[in-house]
Amino acid sequence: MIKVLLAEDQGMMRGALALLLGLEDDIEVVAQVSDGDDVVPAALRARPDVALLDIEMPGRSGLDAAAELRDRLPHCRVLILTTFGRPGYLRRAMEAGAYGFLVKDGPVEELAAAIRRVLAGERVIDPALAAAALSTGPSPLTDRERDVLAAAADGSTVADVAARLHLSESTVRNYLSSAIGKTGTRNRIEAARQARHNGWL
Amino acid sequence: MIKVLLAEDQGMMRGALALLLGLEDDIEVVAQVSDGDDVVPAALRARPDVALLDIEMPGRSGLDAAAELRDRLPHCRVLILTTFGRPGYLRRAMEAGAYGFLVKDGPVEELAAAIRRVLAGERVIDPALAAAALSTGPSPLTDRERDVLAAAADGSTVADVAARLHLSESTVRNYLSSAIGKTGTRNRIEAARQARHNGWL
DNA sequence: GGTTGGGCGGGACAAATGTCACTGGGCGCG
DNA sequence: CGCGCCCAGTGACATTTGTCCCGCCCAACC
Repeated sequence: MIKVLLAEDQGMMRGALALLLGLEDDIEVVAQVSDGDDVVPAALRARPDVALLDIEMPGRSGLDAAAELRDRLPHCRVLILTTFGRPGYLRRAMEAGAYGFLVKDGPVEELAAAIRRVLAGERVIDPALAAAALSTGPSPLTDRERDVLAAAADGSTVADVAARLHLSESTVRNYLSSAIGKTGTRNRIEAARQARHNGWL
Repeated sequence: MIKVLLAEDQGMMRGALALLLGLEDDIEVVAQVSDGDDVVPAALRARPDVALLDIEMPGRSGLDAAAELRDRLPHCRVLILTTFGRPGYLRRAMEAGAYGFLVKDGPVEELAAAIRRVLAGERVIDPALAAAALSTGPSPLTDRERDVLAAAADGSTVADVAARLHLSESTVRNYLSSAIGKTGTRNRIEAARQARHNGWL
């Protein structure tokens, strides 16, 4: 019996997946959480063989949770399941020690199959997505550029960002300018969109 | 047997829901589509009793599809199922003749129950959401303000928007300014976020 | 028939934004 | 050690953006 932990914030999706996986006779959902911060505690309690993690969740992201799981529960295989096949997400998932990366676009049948393959030690990655991740390359943004861009993406002014990050306004402007340059865009909005699209935020 | 049409672009979600509804012994999924433009043709072919529509889809939105379904297939009850409980979405769903409005956050059990209740002529709406929709009020934006804001939301410059909408730059600026004023925000980015959050776009 | 309100545009102006050049400090690396 | 890179900041500057005037046309409505 394969013990699975399911982390997904959308109630209906989580319920449906749990029900679905429960129908497989070699799979058992031993824990369900809807918050990224609950992943590790729940895993320590339930000791799953496979952790199925969404990336976008309240609390910490599935990627962060994956990294912590690798350290705290090494035998547990992590399978990332996400809405967005962003190149940077895949890259970060691999760096966090994930064994598989599925997008929610695919057919449901893939899911149980992926769980079995991951448990067998195989890596499960959409080839097209892997190619995109390699061709896009790693993020060209430095840590601070990423921070500043992320902080400015919601419509905050330069002054807001400067205050939030304890930087001077000039510095913030410089980082934004350089991020805009590196993303090949024309302003902070496009830069943020681009970075988000590539999973660089 | 209740015949259901399922419109949802995310493959895994659609598959899971279809499987789930298929388990109910009085429900049968007679059509599945992943594109908003396919809803009406599929409905005309399959003649469902209930149409379960996502809002955000490729092609036309679930709200537009709902409006057309009401005209073309009046006996078919529309149930909107969406990720985002935006007040404006609910309002527009009601105007489009929907009988129910569910958010994907809720438990799966709600779904089958909602389908049966909608078919019985009941309205299914989350009370908290209804209250929010009423307290937020209808969109204060005029049609043009909405168009301009939507066109500017992706990082386009004023010149871009003016060219795309065949307006002068002054006009675009004026509309943006007035949209910013009406949303009580400080710039176009916040205005767009706010409008999107309320379902005004 | 007059008034109102929306669509459309112009001009002027202050503020925010993006760019550039230049200065340092720290840190890793050949 | 020198070199490059990232971090942090400064000052100046052109451009863009947001605001507040103003005007005209047209349709709806009292």
